[in-house]
Amino acid sequence: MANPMYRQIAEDLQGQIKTKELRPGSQLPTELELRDRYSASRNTVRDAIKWLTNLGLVTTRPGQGTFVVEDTDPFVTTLSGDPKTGFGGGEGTRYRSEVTKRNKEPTTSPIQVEIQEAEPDVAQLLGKPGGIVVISRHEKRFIDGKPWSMQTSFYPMEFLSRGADRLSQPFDIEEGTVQYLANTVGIHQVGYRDWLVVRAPDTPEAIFFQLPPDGRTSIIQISRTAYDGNEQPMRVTVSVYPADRNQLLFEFGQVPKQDTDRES
Amino acid sequence: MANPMYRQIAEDLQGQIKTKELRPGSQLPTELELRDRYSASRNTVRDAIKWLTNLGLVTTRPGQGTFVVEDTDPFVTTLSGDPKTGFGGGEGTRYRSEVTKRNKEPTTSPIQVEIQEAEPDVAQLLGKPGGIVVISRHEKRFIDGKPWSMQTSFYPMEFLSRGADRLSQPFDIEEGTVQYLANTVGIHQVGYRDWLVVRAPDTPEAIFFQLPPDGRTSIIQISRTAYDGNEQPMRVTVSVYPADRNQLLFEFGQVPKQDTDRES
DNA sequence: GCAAATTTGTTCGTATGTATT
DNA sequence: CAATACATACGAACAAATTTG
Repeated sequence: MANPMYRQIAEDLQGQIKTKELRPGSQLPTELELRDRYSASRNTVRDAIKWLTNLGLVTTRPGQGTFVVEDTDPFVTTLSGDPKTGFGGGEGTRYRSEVTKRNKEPTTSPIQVEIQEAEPDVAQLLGKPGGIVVISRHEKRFIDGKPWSMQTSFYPMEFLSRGADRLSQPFDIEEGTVQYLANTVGIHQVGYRDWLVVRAPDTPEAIFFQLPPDGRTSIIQISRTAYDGNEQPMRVTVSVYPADRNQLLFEFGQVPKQDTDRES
Repeated sequence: MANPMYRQIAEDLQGQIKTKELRPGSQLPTELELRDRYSASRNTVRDAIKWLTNLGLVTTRPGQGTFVVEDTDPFVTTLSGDPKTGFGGGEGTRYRSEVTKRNKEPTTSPIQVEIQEAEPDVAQLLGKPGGIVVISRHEKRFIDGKPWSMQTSFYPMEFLSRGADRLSQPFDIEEGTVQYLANTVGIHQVGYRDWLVVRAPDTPEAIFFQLPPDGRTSIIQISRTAYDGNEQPMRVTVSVYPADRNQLLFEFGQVPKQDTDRES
């Protein structure tokens, strides 16, 4: 009896969810019913539900009720690939082929291009701690119309004057930016480093991904710094994924083809 | 006035935290003081504090007060490496060298060895969806005495009878398990796939990592499946890291040496 | 070492607002 | 419009953890 009552109620409900006595998607008894069932006050029942909400087991909908969350089929993204070619770009092609395999409808927003002073983070990764002006190319991604990830790539401004003018145009670069930069600027990507952080969403992210505004759902942020043959950073790509619907794969060396389905 | 009062109070405090008016580590006014300051009830003030707690901005300590969370110096782990050698093992050596670089005191628990039926997840990754008996080697890791990560490696039972008997002994395999398996069983690792999931901690994890029991802090789980030259899985290593104090790096191709310090 | 004061945690009751059916 | 269900807000009392005198 060490636990407070609202925890005991929460644990009881949690057990019913685990044993599927309360199925995913089904509605819990209303707060008033639970109040009678557990001989507690409505506020105490609400504390129990709040606990389960924070654990990500249930969601509440005003005017409707409290529901057991559905298991969402996670989207699996493979982030490695040949460091010298296509996917290193992190834009476009690989993303589409990954998704279509799984019977989903991928779409992307138009590419939004801006010229800006780089954030300190990005400037640091680009090897210019003092600051640097960059071209940023931003893209939003959807699957079956639902927001799935956001990505922004940052390129040094000088790439423009050196001939890579398509970087400043809001259109997809079909052959991949790695290939494009090799052809136009003569800079060849030879490797990259991914830096992975899990953090709370900021407000724009919470809005775009339709996350609950309380920061319960984490964001996986991957900052990919690509390097050329002179060990100089040539691009930083920041991708963010809501952690509740995404899983990531990294492959090294010889690995058999993916058996595309698995469960958690 | 769209926002409820507790949100307005939370936003006001959030602003003070952002501008360092309330410094990291410092104590917020008590609930009673905030109640007077905002002309609200204590419960409403508590709702505001709960909101900030969920955002990870403050923590409450019974009997003491509410405090702005300190920025913790995150531990950065590099998870890639030569797919054929040392670190592929994921045990021991690489971990130590990574940590000592950063002036910390890494320690590990004794290795705990068990023979068990593999969990469905693990069996699936090992290519035996029907189930398989495995040797599991479990290890807990600390930095400066604080819990930092846990890791369990699973090897097919048959490796024992084929000569790799040290797998069943609760001692570090200094030369690395990859090398050891190559020498004893003649199985050579040629690559691996990391599968990354972010999820809520389970109870043992919450206890070991001293996480708040409400599941607010996520766990980063990486399941590494290592493959031999015949495209057969030879090992699965599951590592878990609390997301609030860990960042991960993955490197591909040619990448310059890490500039070991950075900030978020 | 103990008692008092302080501070957060739990639980109840009640009233009213807002979203949905 | 009415009924239902969750959301917000207030007030009150006691419990538990911690610090202070």
